[in-house]
Amino acid sequence: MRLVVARCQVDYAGRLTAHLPLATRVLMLKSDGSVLIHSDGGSYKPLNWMSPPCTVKEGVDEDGRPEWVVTAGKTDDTLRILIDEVLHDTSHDLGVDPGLQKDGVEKHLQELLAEHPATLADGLTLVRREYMTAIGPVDLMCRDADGLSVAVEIKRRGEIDGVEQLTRYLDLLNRDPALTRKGAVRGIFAAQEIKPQARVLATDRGIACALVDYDALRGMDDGAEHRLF
Amino acid sequence: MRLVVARCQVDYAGRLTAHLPLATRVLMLKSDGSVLIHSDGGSYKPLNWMSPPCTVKEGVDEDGRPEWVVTAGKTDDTLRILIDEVLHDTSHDLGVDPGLQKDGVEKHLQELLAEHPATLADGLTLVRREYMTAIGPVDLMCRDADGLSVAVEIKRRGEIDGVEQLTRYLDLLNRDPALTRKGAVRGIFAAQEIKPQARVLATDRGIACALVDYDALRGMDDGAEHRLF
DNA sequence: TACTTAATTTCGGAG
DNA sequence: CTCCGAAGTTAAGTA
Repeated sequence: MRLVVARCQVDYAGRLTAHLPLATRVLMLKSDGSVLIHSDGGSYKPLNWMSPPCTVKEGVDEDGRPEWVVTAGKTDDTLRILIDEVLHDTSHDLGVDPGLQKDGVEKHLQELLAEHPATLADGLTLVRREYMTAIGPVDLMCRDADGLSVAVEIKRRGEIDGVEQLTRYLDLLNRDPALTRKGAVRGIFAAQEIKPQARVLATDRGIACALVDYDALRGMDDGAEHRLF
Repeated sequence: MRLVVARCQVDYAGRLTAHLPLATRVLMLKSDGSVLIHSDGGSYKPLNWMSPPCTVKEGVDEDGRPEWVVTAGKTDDTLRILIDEVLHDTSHDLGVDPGLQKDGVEKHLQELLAEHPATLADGLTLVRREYMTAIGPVDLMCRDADGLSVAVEIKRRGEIDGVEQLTRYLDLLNRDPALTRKGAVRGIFAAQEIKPQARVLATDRGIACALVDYDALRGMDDGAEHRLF
């Protein structure tokens, strides 16, 4: 890992064309050849970058000024960094990182709802998780108190394409006589957060929306098996 | 901008829970309080981070070891960095960055197709760009040689949700007697790249697919007004 | 390897 | 300010 602070200009040509005017920035050169160009602001996304695999070649431009050219391995993406002045340049051996351990993503939400389906609608019981259909798995297939089938689509953030996805499942499921014997399959769209447009579309399609409280769900549980660390 | 290389452990609690075991990493502390934790690999995304607005507080943990606690301004997100050993620590004044100039994104694709609609289908002429409907704007509204209306949805990468979007527009447009007088409104799904699943769904819905060659389109043009720099 | 889906997505623009 | 859609999305899991 090499850290450089330099006044520089940057030009990228690849999936798009982009240009950074002359300014002072941090250049992070990783050992796999990838380069990140950061300013002192914004979020974690660099102003410009090159993803691995790629190689950095230090040379000079037509005017003899130092220029670093980063080329991608497979595509013809190119990143040109014209160096005006180097203010800092150090290298560090970091070794291999053990990586990030996560807990609390959609998969865990699905696990918890599978254990407590009644929080979605009174009397709901689980039939099967990841119920397979020809176009993909339904997150939860349940049955309500009247014995009607209920398909549940779970999202962390409920947006319009999640409703579309559930609609496709329902269209398919409602062609199955074994599921619709007592009536049409209902849909429940469950998410920690539901966007207004998604809610409108769901209502329009006769799909119920359920806001999920992750912390409350975890509280209902003994809480042991979902903690990874 | 402060650059620190340190052996550290990291714990994040907020929208999810995450943990980084002890290892050597680069900590980038920006002047807006945000913190990025990078390893020597991966792409531009840090292993862990805290987005601004947030504040860093340097203190010690219960065992007296240095610990940096980053807290978010509004939410209760917290990032704890337990410092085992500092290997490098420098600060740099970068100033404000003039920002990135881009060229070649979806907006430019739409501009070019609006100027050359016949590349999508023979005899196609433009009626209006960003044709407003109750559920949002249709990218291009055109008319074919027979005077039939054609709705065009443009994507850089054509995926299934783009086809769904165009389907919604068509459903709506086909309820408008003014547009359907000579026949139903047709749909064209135009993209630089069309995923197989999207193509299947489009065909199933009677929507035509058009692969767009950005470079060729730019070549048909005089080429001056689309170059930003 | 290719494709699909989630993401602490981030980022920009419009209402 | 929120809401919505695009992104050089990236990254992880699966067929």
